[in-house]
Amino acid sequence: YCFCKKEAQPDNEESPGIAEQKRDPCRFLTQEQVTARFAEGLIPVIRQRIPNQGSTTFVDHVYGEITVENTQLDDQVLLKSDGFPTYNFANVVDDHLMEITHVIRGQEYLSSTPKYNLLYQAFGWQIPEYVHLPLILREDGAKLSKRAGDPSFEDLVQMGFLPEAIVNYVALLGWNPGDEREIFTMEELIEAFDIERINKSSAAFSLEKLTWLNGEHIRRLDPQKFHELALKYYPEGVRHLDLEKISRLIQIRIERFTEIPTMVKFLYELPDYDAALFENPKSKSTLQSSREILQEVIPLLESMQEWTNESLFTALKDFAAAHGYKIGTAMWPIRTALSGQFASPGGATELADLLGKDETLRRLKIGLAKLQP
RNA sequence: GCCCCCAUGGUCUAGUGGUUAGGACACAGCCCUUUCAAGGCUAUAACUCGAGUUCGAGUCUCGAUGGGGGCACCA
Repeated sequence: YCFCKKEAQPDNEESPGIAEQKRDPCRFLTQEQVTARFAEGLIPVIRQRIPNQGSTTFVDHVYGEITVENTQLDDQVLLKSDGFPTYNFANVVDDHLMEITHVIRGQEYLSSTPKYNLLYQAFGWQIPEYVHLPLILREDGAKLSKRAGDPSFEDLVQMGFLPEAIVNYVALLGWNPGDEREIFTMEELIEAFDIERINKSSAAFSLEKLTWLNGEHIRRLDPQKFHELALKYYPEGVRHLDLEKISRLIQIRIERFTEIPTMVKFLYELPDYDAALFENPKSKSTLQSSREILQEVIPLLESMQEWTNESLFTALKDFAAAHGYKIGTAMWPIRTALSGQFASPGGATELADLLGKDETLRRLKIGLAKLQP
């Protein structure tokens, strides 16, 4: 029993209260003294008496042998004055009752594990095996915590990450398979994972690398599966188009599902772009070449019977060859006029196929108009 | 303040006494290419410091420094 007053919360700065509280002043109260205090109407807590000497040692599967001097341990409260057990006490009892054999938890519990063990010993219970895991830090080195606004697993899913990619990434934080593989399916991870290869130092969480890994997982997705997952990200404006075709085009280009809406926006809303976009040194495109090409290509496309990616590509390739253009030079103004963007998911003919003949011709004419002197 | 843990490029890591210190992300360049991605190639970049032990230390020992965590009638 301990009848001491509740200690005031330790001050933020120096907190001498901690050191002084190690040993409970009430630990040697006699039966009479206890009875007397009850008679005064005092309400006690129950503390565990920790030996004043010796040390407590245990072996962790990751960190090896850990020893803490008993003098470092508080006479910890087991039952609070309201009669409820403390977390630590309840935890030990609960784990024992549930016949827990292995405790796997964060490294922050490493130095308090001895006091759990002392409790197990006091009850004569079997001490479980311990596996303490290195902590995950933020990139600035601070501890990752939801209170500080760091994302949870669910948040990451919300942000467009695949659960298996998140698990894959986190597994790599403090563990490696011993070879140079990094990308794992759940099954492969289960197969390869081994507690023995967990390392001891904490790791910084890199959203950048998770993003890359997520992209790898997305690309490896079965196209049909990808399409199903992508479906809910497609905005209303794009739903009249062939969504499966769009899915095939964007699967290899996105790293997060949340990129989809902005990536496909141009399909239903042609951006207001500048004619300068038609100039591109890499494809040897100039304003003039672009104008000439659009002028000739529009009637050519108007006469097309079969409107598919393949037929369009063949026709345009022949067109380029006939006029002495590089394919890139011929395609650039078309792609640009169709997307209104410097970059797009899919090339000229893929976009034409997707948009359909009418919309393609409409956009090409808009582009040509921008190029008229 | 006391105690515990950790320490290889900016980040994640391989490495268990002898290596040109390997890989990945990011960055830069090149190739490929109907744009962008993806893919391929190349480049830049690391053993925290100081003493030992040893013929020889990233690797073993000790110390320092740095970082993280824990020290509640909270869970």
